[in-house]
Amino acid sequence: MGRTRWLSAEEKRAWTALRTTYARLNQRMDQSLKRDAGLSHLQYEILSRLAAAPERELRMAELACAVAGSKSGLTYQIGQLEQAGLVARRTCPGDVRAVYAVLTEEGSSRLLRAAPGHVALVRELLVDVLSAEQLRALADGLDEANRRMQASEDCGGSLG
Amino acid sequence: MGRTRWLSAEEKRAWTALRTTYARLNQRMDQSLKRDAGLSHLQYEILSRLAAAPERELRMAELACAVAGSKSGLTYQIGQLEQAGLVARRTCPGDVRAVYAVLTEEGSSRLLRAAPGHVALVRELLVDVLSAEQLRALADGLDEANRRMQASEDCGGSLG
DNA sequence: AGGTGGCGGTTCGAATTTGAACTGTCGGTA
DNA sequence: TACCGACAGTTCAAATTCGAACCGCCACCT
Repeated sequence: MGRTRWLSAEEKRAWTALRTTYARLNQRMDQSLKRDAGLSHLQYEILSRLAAAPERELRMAELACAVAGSKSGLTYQIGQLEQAGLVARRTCPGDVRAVYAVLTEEGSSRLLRAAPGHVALVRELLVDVLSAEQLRALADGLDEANRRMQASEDCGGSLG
Repeated sequence: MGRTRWLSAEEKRAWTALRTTYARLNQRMDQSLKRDAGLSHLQYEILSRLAAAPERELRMAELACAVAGSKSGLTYQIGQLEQAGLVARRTCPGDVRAVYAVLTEEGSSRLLRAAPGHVALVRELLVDVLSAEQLRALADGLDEANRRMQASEDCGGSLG
């Protein structure tokens, strides 16, 4: 291994912007969602994924992979959402080990209630701030980075 | 307020990519840093900020603003770093309330030790994955979003 | 001087997150 | 059939994070 290739000013700026901007965005979303709908940003995200899934249900592992938290963290959050009646657990007939999280009717309506405000904030703080080219470059670049990370770990390993 | 302007597929892709990619990146950095240098990603970031600051010191509030955590969270982390001998607290002669966090010699050498591996990972997972244009678009766009958020809260308020 | 509002940090308890066992089950193999 | 390693989720304790309440102190105003 050769000498370290340090980051150029531009590269450092990109990386720093990614970190701090995401952190701030996340914080704002979290506050807004909690205030308006009583959901954390993570919970909103979980409900959102479920709503988009066929049958409105996903395996725990898929969900954990999608939101990129730890397995035990997801168990906790699904527990919370289940207590709140927004999600139900269902076991798979074919494989006793598997557990599906299913979006309930109440979960669905809560999501619908929260969505407009959340989307408006995403627009205000991010989407409408970027030019079309910036938006596409961001989507393309980060998607690619994401794909590579998934490929190199197959969404297992660090998620356990 | 009119009807909600939902996100287009492209917009949703950008936002989702930002969230999941950042989450994954953060997770990887964290693991790598903990394994190689016994530092969390956040701690690395704090040390890094201090190293770049004049006199290698910053006010608690500045630091909290920079890393975008809560005030109490920073108090905790500086406590940890202080116990580890990587950072020292110093009070300001002019204003007794103010506290400076100062990078110690040991903190500096620990940072130097951790940096090459960390930078290599930032390159591998992000910087070297993006084209020059993507990198610049990302830096410009997110910087702008970040500036606007700071402007609208002046880095106080939600940080307390 | 005396009073008052706000700032800078810390403390506290509650909520969340993590990683390392652990449980029960599946799939392939002898 | 009986076994063995791997897998899906959960449980548990420890670490981190958050928000709200708090403390002392500064700046300003009278």
